[in-house]
Amino acid sequence: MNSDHYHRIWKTVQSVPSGKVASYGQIADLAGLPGRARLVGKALGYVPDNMQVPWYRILRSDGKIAFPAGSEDAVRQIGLLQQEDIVVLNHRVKLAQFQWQPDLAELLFKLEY
DNA sequence: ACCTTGACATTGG
DNA sequence: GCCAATGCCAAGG
Repeated sequence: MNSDHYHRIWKTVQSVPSGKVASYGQIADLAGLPGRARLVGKALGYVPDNMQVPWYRILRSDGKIAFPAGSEDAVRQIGLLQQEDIVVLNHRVKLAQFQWQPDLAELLFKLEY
């Protein structure tokens, strides 16, 4: 395992603003780990308690919640998204309206590696 | 080293 | 849009 990768993933997720969402693959790319979307999911399962990471803003590439519909995790995630006025219908978010578009500030963030 | 397991993504029907 | 097949890649046995 590579905790350096995990750390980069957590930091990248922290850059997703409230009210916006991103996909696992998008986070992997921005973290400098193209092709490793699955690693993002794994990293979000090991977020340190002391760190504040908006894991719930990360969705599948088609906007669907990754957890099984009806599961406790899914219900909690949907609740948190709705607190940020993100609309969740049929277990999915309309990316066209809520997907995060990294700006120049984020590009600078990326250059730090 | 081999096999299995995912909070994934893309493509084709 | 749903489903199945593939490709993918790090972790853990």
